[in-house]
Amino acid sequence: MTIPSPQPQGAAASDARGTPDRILDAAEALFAERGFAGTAVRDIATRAGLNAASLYNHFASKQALYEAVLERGVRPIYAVLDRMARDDAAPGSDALAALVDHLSRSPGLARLIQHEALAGGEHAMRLARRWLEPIYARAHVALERSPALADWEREELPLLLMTYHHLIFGHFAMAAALGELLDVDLLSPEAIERQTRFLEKVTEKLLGAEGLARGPGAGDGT
Amino acid sequence: MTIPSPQPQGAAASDARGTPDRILDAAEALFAERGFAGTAVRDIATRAGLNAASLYNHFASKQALYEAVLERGVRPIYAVLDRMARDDAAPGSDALAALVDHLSRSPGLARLIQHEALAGGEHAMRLARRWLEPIYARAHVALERSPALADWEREELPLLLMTYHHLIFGHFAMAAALGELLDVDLLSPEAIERQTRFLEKVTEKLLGAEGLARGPGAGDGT
Amino acid sequence: MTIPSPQPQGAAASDARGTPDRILDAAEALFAERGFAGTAVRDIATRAGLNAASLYNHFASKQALYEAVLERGVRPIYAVLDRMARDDAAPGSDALAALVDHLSRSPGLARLIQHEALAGGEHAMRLARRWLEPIYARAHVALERSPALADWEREELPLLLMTYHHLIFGHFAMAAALGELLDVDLLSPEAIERQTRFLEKVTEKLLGAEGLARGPGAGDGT
Amino acid sequence: MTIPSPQPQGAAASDARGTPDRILDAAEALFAERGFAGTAVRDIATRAGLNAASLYNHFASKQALYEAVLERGVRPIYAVLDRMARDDAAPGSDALAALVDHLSRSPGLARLIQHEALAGGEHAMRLARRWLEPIYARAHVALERSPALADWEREELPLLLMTYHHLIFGHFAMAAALGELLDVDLLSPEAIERQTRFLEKVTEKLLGAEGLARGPGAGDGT
DNA sequence: GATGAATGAGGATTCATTCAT
DNA sequence: AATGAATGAATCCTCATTCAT
Repeated sequence: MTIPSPQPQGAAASDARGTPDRILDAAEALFAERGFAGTAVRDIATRAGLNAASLYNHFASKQALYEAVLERGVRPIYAVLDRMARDDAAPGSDALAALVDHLSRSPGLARLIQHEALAGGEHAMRLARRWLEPIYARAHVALERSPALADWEREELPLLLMTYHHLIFGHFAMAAALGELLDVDLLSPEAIERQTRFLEKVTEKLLGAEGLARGPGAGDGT
Repeated sequence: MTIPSPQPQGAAASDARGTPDRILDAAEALFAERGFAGTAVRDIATRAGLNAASLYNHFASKQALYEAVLERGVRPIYAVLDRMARDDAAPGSDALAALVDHLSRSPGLARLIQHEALAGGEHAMRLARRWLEPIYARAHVALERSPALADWEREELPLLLMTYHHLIFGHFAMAAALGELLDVDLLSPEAIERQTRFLEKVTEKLLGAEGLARGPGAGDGT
Repeated sequence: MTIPSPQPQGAAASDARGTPDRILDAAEALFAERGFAGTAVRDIATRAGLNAASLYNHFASKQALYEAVLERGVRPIYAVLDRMARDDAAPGSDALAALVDHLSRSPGLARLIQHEALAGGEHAMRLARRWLEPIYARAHVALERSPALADWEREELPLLLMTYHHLIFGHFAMAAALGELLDVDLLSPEAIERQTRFLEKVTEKLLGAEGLARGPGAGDGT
Repeated sequence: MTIPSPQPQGAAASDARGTPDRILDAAEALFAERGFAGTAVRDIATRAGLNAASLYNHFASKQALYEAVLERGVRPIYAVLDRMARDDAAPGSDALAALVDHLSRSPGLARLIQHEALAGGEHAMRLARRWLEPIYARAHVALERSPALADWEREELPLLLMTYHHLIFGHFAMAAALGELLDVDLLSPEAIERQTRFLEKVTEKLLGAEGLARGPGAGDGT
């Protein structure tokens, strides 16, 4: 399961793509790095190779641009969540892997989302809600069967979900800084893979072998 | 184990305490809510019942104020970590409980630290480093004895530590917003207690009954 | 005596007419409403159903457009004044009636001219001068014969002329707003007619039955 | 009957008075000359001897400043109108004289009001309404007694009132420009006096010897 | 002729900071 | 220790205008 990145990974990419995309890329990077208030429109424009005024030919305001950045970044995540909610042939931890993969390739996204979350912004809140829905659904099913889940009380479910939020978004939001600090590359392909495995391991330990992710019809292969 | 809060919890507290403290309180709240760039000095001053100019009688600059806020907030955490590093009679999960308790009472602190972490600021990095040191130390010792720890590879240790960071700072940083979203009070005394228990449970599952926290000489009381 | 309006009153008029005229109409309306500085070229273009850039295919600059609007609006007024100056068979208060009629049909014109007058703009000044010339001429003649005029000193002549300016341009410039305020329609055909009669009455009272407007050879029909 | 000017007429006045007043003076002059949209805050500030930012220590916004200017200018006019409405010993044409005097000394005011009137702004409309009220009141009384007023129909009353508005505000709004054009000083003390006499004469001719202004108990002295 | 995109200049406003009182 | 006033440097955004297509 893979989330297709909108950007071609090839070199010189940011010159070949359309101006709005270049603006969105620049904005994503800067908003992620400095937050909304800390980012100057002129800096975004400059990074996109534009005069600040030109930016307004493509986005109506700084706020609108910010929302476009979030929207673009969050859409693929919604897609995963929606698929996760619908699919009977349960994606299992594939979903987590896909998310991790997406975030590792969309460098500012996790930080952006964490910024939003810290600010209590609507976007983050909406994401959080949709994050919860599909998982709650299957959690309730799984609750009746999984021996591991039996260990958790109903009031602890939100905490478990928050844990996943942190392990995914929090991790990548801080990966750059912490990696530098620890002198470890937390964003190399191997690191990504390691984090994926780590997530699986954590899931296994917290929720038992099958985990939350297995959908209703999953266990019956035998 | 308890971290003494600097603020008297009594009523009329913020009026009776000294001006610098009132400024620090106001600054902590606003920096936490809006980040450094998003916070205006005048707003801090107003919230502290002052004219913006007066604030400069107490702090040399916005930056200096910010650092004072961080410093004040982080100091007690350092204290815990240091004790954790030194004490032979290991604090065990007491340390976690103390942290949780402190953060739950110092409302903006976790958000502030997460803001710093997102910005890759020095303070957060220093905190992260000190966070790691004592734990690394005993992790290496424990590694040789704990059967649960044997499940983790050396490269996964940072991930485990980050997990704790998220579960503590990330949790409280988002507690206010998420609580409102889920219509659950994540900051009530019971919720704090629940989160503490949750942390213990997670520790148990991830690291085995004894957990990371038990120091070298701890297990042998028997 | 009638001043032919340039716009066909028929429906779909503004779509069928040429682009420059559509631009002029839009510009007249907006300049009249908001003044020169307060009007954005883009708004004019939009109102004319164009992109702002396209407007520059028809007018060299905002200033040039403004002048074209004034020129178009003022030309018929010059025509009346010139006729008034030349004609021996004096148009009498017909001239006033024609002006009133013209202004009532060219909705922004009076406001536009008042804007110009307030700004001390060239166009308004030129208009004022031409307004004065023909009238001065016959005033001096009339002065010797009209018993009413004998009441006025030479220095009061400009004041009398200004009075007419106000009663004509000032009236229509404020008609829309004042009408709304007083909940009276000052622009209905009857209102136009009433204003015309009012002007005649005022003229009669101020200047005697014959008024300023009668040319030198006019009174002697008998 | 005199309206006291707020400004000391002495030299160096504008340096000695308070900053807000200096700003108001500068703003009145520029708004009058260029209209609201055409006036740059920086120009106002400069003319008041300030940095543009400093201006915001005294007025919350350009709009607020504009309204303060109008308010200050219009207040004395309201005062005249109110007195005119209340006083039994009718001010008669004294009121007009006072207005003329005030406007001739407050150089931008008339233009400012005409700008407002052209824009259909609230302030001008409120002024217009209050302008009408006291006059309407006594007009209805006078209507029954004055032989001259009998010449006017009820629907013509607003037109008469507008005439006065034009002769007062319109006159001074255009006096500067027209004076220059005609090479006549319309603002010299003699010119002011002449305009006052002109107004009286017009009143006499339009409304009879007693005029609109005589209040109910006025005619009966003898 | 029409348009999307680009831009330099400027415009209102905010901000951190200073200083005299 | 507090404040009102002042200010240079930004910041977001608008505008008139140009140009390639």
